[in-house]
Amino acid sequence: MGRLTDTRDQIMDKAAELLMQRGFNGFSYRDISTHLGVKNAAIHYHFPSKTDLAMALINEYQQTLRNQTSAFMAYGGKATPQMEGLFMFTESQFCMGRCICPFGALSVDYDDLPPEVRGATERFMSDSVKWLTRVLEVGRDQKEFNFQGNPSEQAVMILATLQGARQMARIHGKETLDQVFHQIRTQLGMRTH
Amino acid sequence: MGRLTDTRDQIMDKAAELLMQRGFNGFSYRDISTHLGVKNAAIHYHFPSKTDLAMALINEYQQTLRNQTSAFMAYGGKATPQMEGLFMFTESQFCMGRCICPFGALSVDYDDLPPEVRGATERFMSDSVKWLTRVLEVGRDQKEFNFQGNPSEQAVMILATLQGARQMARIHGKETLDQVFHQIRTQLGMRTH
DNA sequence: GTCTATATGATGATAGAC
DNA sequence: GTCTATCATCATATAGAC
Repeated sequence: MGRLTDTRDQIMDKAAELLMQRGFNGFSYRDISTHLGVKNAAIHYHFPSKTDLAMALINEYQQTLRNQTSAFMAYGGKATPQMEGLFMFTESQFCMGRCICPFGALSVDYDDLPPEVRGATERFMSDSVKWLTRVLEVGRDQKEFNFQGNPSEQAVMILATLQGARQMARIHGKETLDQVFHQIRTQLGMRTH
Repeated sequence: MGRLTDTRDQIMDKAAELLMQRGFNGFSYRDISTHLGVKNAAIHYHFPSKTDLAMALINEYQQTLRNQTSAFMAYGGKATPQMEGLFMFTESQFCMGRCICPFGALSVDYDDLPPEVRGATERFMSDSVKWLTRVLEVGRDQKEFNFQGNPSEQAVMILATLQGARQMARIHGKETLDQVFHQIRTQLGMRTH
């Protein structure tokens, strides 16, 4: 399954980590190759250009998102576990050293990104907003949530908040994340048990 | 005043723009020097190392923040204009092409920053949180705002939201900013007239 | 203050041997 | 698939002339 047997998977894994730690222009092929104990050219064999690597990373994120949310998007279910899952995912990524949300990393380097990477980033973000909008709609319909304003705007705001919070947490510590989760729960009228 | 007469000021101005467009590691002395029509070494005369440049930029941001908020911090006043001023500032910066909040830019490159720059970033962010916390406290006391939870957490959340929103807006357009402003006003119980 | 010239090292990328 | 070797380009930074 996710055994990271071959070099390609190991490259993807390390590249994902580096992207979330230093941004797209903040890491090099050398960072990856020395970590794997191989040479520069070996990375280029699997991903001829850095653009190829970026595309593979973004496509993987999108696939993961779709796998994890497709059941909810198709058949619905409880909204609360979806929100709490998002919080848990955000926190666990942060604690793994994957501090910066990929959107955040890519948006800072946006000027330097090749057009195809920009397009993929945009689609990935659209998917995320659609999923969270659906979660908020379902949650409100089922009286799990109680918030003002429209679900789509609320979804955009929550994603923006989490993206910013991950960055602030890097500077001011993990408590920032917990504070923000708590505040979002309050504003959605979620029971904090 | 702000006439940008000498080279030093022009360097600072362009560097601020580049920082907010491409992040700290996303621009070089060459980008600045060619824009000013001078040579590489001229920039190094004014700012021997890039660390010096970063420190000057952050100190300038902090000074600006303090100048613009000191009256409120000392004597109080209406909270609503402070919040609306923050929104207007955020939007005008974005429209000037200064897409990314300096915090956001610096937090992505955090691993590469020299310790003194990290410290300055941290202090700058603390100042911002303190100011906004005060605004929220005053706003709630004077019945301008009506929100749940504690002002300090709310302040952290709003700053995180604006930081994330600026980055998302770069990818999904300025409407993102407007949506987020609207949502924050709603959650603070501000009259949207 | 700004210039020319240069040092030093990292970067993304390629050609060709094994 | 991975290696050695190499490339052109760019980065930050410095020395010394004007």
